Amino acid sequence: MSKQSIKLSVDAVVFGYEEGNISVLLIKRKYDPFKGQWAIPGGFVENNESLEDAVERELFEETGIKINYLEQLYTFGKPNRDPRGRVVSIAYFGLVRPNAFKLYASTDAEQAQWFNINDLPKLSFDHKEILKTAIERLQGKITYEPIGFELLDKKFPFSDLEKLYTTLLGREIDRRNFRKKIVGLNVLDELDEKVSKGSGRPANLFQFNQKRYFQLKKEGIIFEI
Amino acid sequence: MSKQSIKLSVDAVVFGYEEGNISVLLIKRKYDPFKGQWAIPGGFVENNESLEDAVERELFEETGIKINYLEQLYTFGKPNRDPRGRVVSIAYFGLVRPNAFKLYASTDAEQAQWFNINDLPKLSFDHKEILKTAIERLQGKITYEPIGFELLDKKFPFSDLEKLYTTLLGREIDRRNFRKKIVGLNVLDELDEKVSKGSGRPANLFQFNQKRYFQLKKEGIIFEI
DNA sequence: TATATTTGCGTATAAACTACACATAATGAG
DNA sequence: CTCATTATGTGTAGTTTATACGCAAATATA
Repeated sequence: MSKQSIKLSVDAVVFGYEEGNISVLLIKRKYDPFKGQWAIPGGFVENNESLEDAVERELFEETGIKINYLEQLYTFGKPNRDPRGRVVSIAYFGLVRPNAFKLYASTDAEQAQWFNINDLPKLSFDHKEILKTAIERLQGKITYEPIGFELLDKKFPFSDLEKLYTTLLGREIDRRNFRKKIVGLNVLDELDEKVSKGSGRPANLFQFNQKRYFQLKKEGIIFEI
Repeated sequence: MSKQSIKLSVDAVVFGYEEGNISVLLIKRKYDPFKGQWAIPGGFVENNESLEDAVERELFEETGIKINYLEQLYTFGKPNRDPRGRVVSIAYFGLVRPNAFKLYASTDAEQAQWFNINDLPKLSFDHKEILKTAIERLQGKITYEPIGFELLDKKFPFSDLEKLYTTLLGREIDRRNFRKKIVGLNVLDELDEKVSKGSGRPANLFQFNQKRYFQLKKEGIIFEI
């Protein structure tokens, strides 16, 4: 075999959820190729770091945010996906609350910004395809795994969880049945606190029971809403 | 950044099913490292071939079998998984009927052989971990996707499908309910042919209705047995 | 010809899901 | 202060889906 000259990079698709909006974190590229265009944060893997370390490092360098859990999404390796030569990229994805982070662009990025997933700019490389894959995974995920912990405040009214699901699923769900189902899963602790946002009856606050929540996630519970 | 010196390889976890046995295709390594030990077929990606082409080529070179569909499984990239230096490997997996192929070892492989997944030899590299991931994926898959087309003869009695599922799931299932469920999915065409193997009432033969079968697979139908 | 073996089918019960409406606790306008 | 408005919180009946279970039919073999 002739000498292999393939470069390896990682990309981080980070989804944010806030009050009925799903957004994704993009950076504006500082250098060519695609200088000035928007892209998914990412970069080359260093020789002695794990893939997970690489993606967390690149994400931090380019956007200033640190995520403790990024899940491997897919590896993209078409021969001509990067004009600089053969680059194979391992994409990861994660979920956060955007308001919990302050963005700071730095290395390789001129700017970092949240974009609503229904209002995306033109993307560099094959990042449109990567994003599409990530969105499909996200939508698939919520049908077989409980989701929420990563995307809601620590304490939240039930309506927040409901809104999260209607947003992610893109359709209405029955409020009463949804509540029964979630309560039945036993992943929520009801607190002795109420919150009132504007008019209407004040809502009880809930929080995730971490132990049971992560256990259920690990089991990959089937969870058809 | 200092120059990246990471090599990229692909591995193919190929599962076979035959009469109540699940097996996996392994090769005996011809060269160091791990010379003489068993390993999952695979090898380095060439500069201008896609990842899919690479994995199909390597599988063919080392075992003589050609598979038209290998699904990407996971990318393994721990810094010290290969004693030769940093090698990141993209693992794929596929399903076949072993009796439909004749094995021929060649490049890099001294021998290719099917192993029952309950009776595996010591494996090279981190291939034990790769195989574990593949088995988990396989077991997860059958709960939300119809499986069978790739693993059964073109025409088969219903009991073959049932046995396939009990084997893959590792537990008994109710014969009558299973049949009702599968028939309800509408993926099988009942043929006007019977087969008799040994004693007992001869069984009607079925075949998959390809169009509907692949449509259901694409939809990722939830399919709790 | 009787026995063993495998296929093919139906029904009753339990569990899960779906649809649906009204009382309660607050805010805000007049 | 009162009434209209808004959001929360809960129960039940009807339907669908899943589970449990037994017996007759068609062949091979002793």
